[in-house]
Amino acid sequence: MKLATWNVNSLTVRLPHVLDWLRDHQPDVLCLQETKQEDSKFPYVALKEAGYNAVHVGQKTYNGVAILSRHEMTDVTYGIAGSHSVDDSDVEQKRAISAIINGIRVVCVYIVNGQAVDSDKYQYKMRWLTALTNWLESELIKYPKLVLLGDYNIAPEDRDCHDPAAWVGQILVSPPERQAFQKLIALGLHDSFRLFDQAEKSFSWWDYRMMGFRRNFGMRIDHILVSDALKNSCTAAYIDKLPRKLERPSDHTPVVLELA
DNA sequence: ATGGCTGCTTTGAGCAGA
Repeated sequence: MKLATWNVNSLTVRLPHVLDWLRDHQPDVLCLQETKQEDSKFPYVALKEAGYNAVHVGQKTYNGVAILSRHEMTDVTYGIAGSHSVDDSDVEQKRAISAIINGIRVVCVYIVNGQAVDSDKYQYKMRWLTALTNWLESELIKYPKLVLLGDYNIAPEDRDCHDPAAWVGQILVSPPERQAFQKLIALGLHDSFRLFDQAEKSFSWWDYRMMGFRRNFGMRIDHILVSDALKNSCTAAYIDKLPRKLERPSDHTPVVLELA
């Protein structure tokens, strides 16, 4: 089973890239973030023609998450459920969607960016991460086989940042963000990318500015975490950099996990 | 050097992303 995650930075613009990637890679599951579309604009028909069922929760301009699957999806959940939700504003920010696929709980998230460590958005990011962690703790009891895929907006370690010295204390790498990532790990989740040997300076996002991609000035902020029950089933994990080289690319590129 | 791109928005300067 092949699962992937990709922040497409507007599905309206990137749909051709997504369809090409589905055709070339034939994943069982592809999680998307930043669709930036209301549900009425979501391309259900084009994806169905490509062989994929889809569930989506979106909004205009910002956020928006989707799960595409070649298999049946059940138990679809929108957002961080029930009493674990962040606050009233979370109702408006479409950042999480989940489904059961082939007996696995697939959770797709677009974690808050946070903008700057001294901002209100950063405070919201930390609250959102706490709510996500609390919710996942109960999800894992119900669904021991769980995969958490998405744009985390956190580079977990210095080796996930192109220039750690220049970024010390900044957004994406600040100690509280990294501690929040470790709290997810402490639930019994594993960073699937690090279960395998990887090239140094492997990243999933590069700034559009300053020729970031060509100079490999990037960050690894898109992740696929797997629960204990799935750890031994992982057979490969990698980043596909090719879509970042396309005309009018997303600034993120797909991250992939293969399960036996 | 706090900009640099890109996408979006009651169309055009400003926000947000990371």
